[in-house]
Amino acid sequence: MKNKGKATSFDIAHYAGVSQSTVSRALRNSPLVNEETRQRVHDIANQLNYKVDKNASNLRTQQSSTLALLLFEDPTTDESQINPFFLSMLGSITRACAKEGYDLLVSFQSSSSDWRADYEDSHRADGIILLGYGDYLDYQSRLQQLLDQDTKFVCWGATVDNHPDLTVSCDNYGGGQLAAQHLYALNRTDCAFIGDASNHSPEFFSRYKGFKDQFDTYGVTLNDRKIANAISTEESGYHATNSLIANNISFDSLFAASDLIAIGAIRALLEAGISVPEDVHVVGFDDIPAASYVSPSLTTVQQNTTLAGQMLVCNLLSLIKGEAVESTLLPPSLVVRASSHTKR
Amino acid sequence: MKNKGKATSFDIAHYAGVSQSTVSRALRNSPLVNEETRQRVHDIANQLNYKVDKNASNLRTQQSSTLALLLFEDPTTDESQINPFFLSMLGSITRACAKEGYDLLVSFQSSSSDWRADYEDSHRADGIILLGYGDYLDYQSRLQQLLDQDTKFVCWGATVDNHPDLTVSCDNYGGGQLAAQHLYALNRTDCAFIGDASNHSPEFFSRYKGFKDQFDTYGVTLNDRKIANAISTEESGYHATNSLIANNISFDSLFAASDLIAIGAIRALLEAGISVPEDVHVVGFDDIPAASYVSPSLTTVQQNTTLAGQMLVCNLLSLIKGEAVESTLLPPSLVVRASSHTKR
DNA sequence: ATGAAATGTGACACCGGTGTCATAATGAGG
DNA sequence: CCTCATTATGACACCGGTGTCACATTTCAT
Repeated sequence: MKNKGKATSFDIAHYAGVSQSTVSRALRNSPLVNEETRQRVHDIANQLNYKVDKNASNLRTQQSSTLALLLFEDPTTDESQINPFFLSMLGSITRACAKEGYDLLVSFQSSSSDWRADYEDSHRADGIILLGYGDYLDYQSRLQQLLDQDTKFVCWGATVDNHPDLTVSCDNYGGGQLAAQHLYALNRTDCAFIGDASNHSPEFFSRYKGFKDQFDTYGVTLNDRKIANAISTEESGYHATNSLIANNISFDSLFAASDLIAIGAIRALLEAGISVPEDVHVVGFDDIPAASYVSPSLTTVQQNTTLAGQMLVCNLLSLIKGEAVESTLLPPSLVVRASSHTKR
Repeated sequence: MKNKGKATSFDIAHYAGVSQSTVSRALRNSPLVNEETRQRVHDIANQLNYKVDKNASNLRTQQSSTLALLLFEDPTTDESQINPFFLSMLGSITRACAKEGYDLLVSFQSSSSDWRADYEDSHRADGIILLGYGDYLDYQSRLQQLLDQDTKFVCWGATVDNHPDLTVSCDNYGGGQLAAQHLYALNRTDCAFIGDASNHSPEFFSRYKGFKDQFDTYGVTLNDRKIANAISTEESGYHATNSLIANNISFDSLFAASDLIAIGAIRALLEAGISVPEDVHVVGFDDIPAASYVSPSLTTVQQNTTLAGQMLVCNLLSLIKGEAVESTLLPPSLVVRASSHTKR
């Protein structure tokens, strides 16, 4: 009973005195088998600690009840430091998968060379989730390949033009508007932006666009000189902010394209003797855990990662089932903390 | 060629004019096949974008080239906030797996009910990595079951008594010593400890033990009253520290069992008007990314997650291969930052 | 020339399930 | 009593590879 080799359905059939076919049916609670037999088979299976061999099962049914997650990291980011926002997404995706009875294969795509999108080809996964900052441009030809092969996949992030795939993303434009409304309400209209206002990083661009457009509706035109480019790291935010300061560019508030950038920006400001929030209000984007730890704690535009993970999984499963699915845009919300909270 | 159904080795055999057996051998670069045939088969396989069906392959070879990671979360922790330290581990484990040609199945064990250690039973994974704070006691019977079943697995964290399984862990005791040496060198001997000095959390206890023992060698006996219990969250560290303050317990330095606790402690101290590092030096444990963002930036005992991940994967693979493996203890190192850096 | 060894390939069983079809047993209706 | 529907089960092909064995062909030493 406790042999090295695991028990098979034939073993159960032997003990139960029925055929292997019946065992298979009984274990899957087919209505075709007699209740009494079903019970007996189940009991014996438990006793033998039997588990269905997924390889055999998957081979036969041609599916895997597994999803694959490809996490694209900004190649310039340090190996060990994974963007906390994506980690949060990872957690919620894992949970959503578990809830749906799917397993999750995780792969970090640290460079374009180790492209592991063959999970589906090799029948390891029924579908793929692509997670990363929307700059999938480097991978565009590969994505096209996925489409050609009729591979089921969903992307997180901004929808790029002529990118006909299914995406789930945060309403980055709306998030930018939220930040603008907040700062305007506090009478801070001389704003700097740290991020990437070019279209290289679609998410960042949308956030900036929403921010700028919202101020436009107030009749306030933001000064393009008060933009500094940064990628989503603390380090990068720190340097970008320092360059603004070094160039004597003044501002009474600062909108950062991500929390990591904002945290770096605050460090730069404080070091330069500029107080936050008194001299400069700072607003970030993402609401990573660290946003509430830093001091002053960071006002930020929150993305609902729990919901995002659920939507990604849910949409992907619909896609696999062949149902019609549309890209989803999730509403962000503003979390006000000390970095924009003028004391009175 | 671009049919819905993926190409099989039979298709290749057909086009190449050889038998399916030969195709299988050729694709695995068996020395038995003629070089010219091998090349032809490979070319055709590429052309058809053929990928070996892992289910079939795994079924036949009785292995999966997949490892499973079970991440145990502190049940009291908020759903969305995963301990950054473990996320860092997750990243390095993923990478280590990829390097070894293994896939990684990830599962969060948010409660003991959804125990997913049947990955091996169902042939989904060749081995399992258990990751969590060493308090596997709740799961002890399950672990015993794994051992009984001859399941291959490694644990991260403290080795518990009568726990004969293979573990990889940080030298928590040594890390505690490092912290003590550092504070003693700065003349801070009136230390508080926030964490869990009971044996409930083996890692935390070892850290405290090393810390205390090291001070003993200096002839300094730590006061047991200056200990406050906390689990590894910022919130918990905040409250524990507040309770010390509320009880009028004085100290000139504070050792926290984890960075999250330390960050919460700093918040509590600053709010109480106690300056860090002037009035109180603070030392954490883990070196999570946020440790360098907070202000003052946090002095901490660093665990090398990259190495830890590699060791876990490497040891597990050795175990699977049937090689003799011993539990591994990794040396921590001290990272000095502003929270214990007296300005002069 | 001949037997032995080396080389390359095909036929086929096999991994452990699932799905289909055939068949036996039981019961209802005429 | 016979027919037909219903229920429960077994036999068997099948999923797509891998490993073993047999066999044909060539190479080489005797």
